[in-house]
Amino acid sequence: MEVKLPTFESVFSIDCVIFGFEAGELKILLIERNEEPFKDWLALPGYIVEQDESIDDAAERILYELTGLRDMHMQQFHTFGEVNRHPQGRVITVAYYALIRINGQKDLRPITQYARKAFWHPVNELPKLAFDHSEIFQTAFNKIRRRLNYQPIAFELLPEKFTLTQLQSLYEAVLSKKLDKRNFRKKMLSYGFLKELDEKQKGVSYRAAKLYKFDRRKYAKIFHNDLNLDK
Amino acid sequence: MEVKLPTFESVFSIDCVIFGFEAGELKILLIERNEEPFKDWLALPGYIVEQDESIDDAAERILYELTGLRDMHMQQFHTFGEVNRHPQGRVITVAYYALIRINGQKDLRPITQYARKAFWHPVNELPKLAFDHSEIFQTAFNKIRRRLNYQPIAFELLPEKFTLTQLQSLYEAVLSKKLDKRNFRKKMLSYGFLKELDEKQKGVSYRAAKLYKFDRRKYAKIFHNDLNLDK
DNA sequence: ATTTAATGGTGTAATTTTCACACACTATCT
DNA sequence: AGATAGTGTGTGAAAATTACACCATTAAAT
Repeated sequence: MEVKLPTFESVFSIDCVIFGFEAGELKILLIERNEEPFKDWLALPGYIVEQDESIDDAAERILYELTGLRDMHMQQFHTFGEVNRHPQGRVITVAYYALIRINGQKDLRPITQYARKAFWHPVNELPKLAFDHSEIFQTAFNKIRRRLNYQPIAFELLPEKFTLTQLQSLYEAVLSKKLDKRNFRKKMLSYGFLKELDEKQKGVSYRAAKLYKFDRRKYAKIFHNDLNLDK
Repeated sequence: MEVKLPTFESVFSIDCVIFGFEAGELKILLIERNEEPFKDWLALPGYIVEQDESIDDAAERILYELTGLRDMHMQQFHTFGEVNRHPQGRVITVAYYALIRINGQKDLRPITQYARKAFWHPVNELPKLAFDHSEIFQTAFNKIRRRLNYQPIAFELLPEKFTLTQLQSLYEAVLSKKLDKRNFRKKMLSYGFLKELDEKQKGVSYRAAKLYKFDRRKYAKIFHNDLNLDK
């Protein structure tokens, strides 16, 4: 492939903000860096894009190499391009987020030596992160808080079968405010995209709650038709 | 500055989708290319980011060089990173949009030879554009249609003083649907961020309408407080 | 002076959505 | 048998949304 374009030595990278929900708390995935700069700091999983991969593919690969997680279906949300973001040169970073079920994915094992380990950390009380990663996290968090209200992202964080109380506590954690139980249930059920199962919760020492599933087909029928323009 | 990062020859560029509103139609700014590839094609204004400028600064500079427009306050909205977007090599592009008042900015004069000319074109009936610019446009258009409902972007497209009918026809053009006049007015005025002026429209051959101004301070007071999370 | 064409400007009732609010039921544990 | 902890349900008030039609004003044309 002939390259005739004016260029400068530039580096593209990807950073990933991976949200999970566990024990009533919203968490994100962090790595402990094993390389300079910011050696030993905590950081978002991120690395450099290769020449022959799209940025979407790069995001999947990089997340896998740093955490062992695959096929996370990430969404690009912002690109950070200030001149002095990186102490060693000009780096422009496309940031992605994903929402995943923590319980389904227990083994976090970095494949490269670049990360010493990967682990979940609650989004409240986050420490200072390497580079401008605190800002990147904050931008991601704002995005998903907005999107929670008009996109079915909550269900990506919950197990496939969940109770309405779990769903509500997820909303409360993300929005950081209390919601009314009766109104919440009424509204969620009124949408018609939750499928009530015959099963109940197990292993709880109190009355077991009904389990529900998110019905993606019905959701698409109800909302994707009118392109979501109205709400 | 020492550069120790692994790199590959990569190119960053910016493309701009500049919306304007004129004669009841939504338009965007296109250039006629004067260079290969896609010589003589219509394209979005766009060019390559320099090493010592942030991507936001680059967007302002590039738009200026290709169209003569300055200080447009653009918003980044998506980054396009497929491997084969550009026939001459790997190019990753951060796309920006802006909404501007066409009438205030009549003189479109490309500064560089790279664009033969720049002009406004209605968004309906757009021709095929160079590169993947049709897709970039479509993504931008979808974004602003969503945002129209929860951000005060309409006022950036109108002259400083405008009538409610102009405002409504802008909404109708962007959303491509008819709205009810009474309900529209009632709702807009109920927000409380439109300031009624003592002036009236001039030079029309029918009853002159009252002019209004968008009051940014009041808007901020009303909406920015609660971070816009609810709507 | 009158007519015409074009747009400005206004109110009400029905419907839907949102919000606030409290208690009885069920399963388990001791 | 009682304590505990969470499940599950309904109603009324207030607010927001929707549907809907006519007269007023102005400049231009006759």
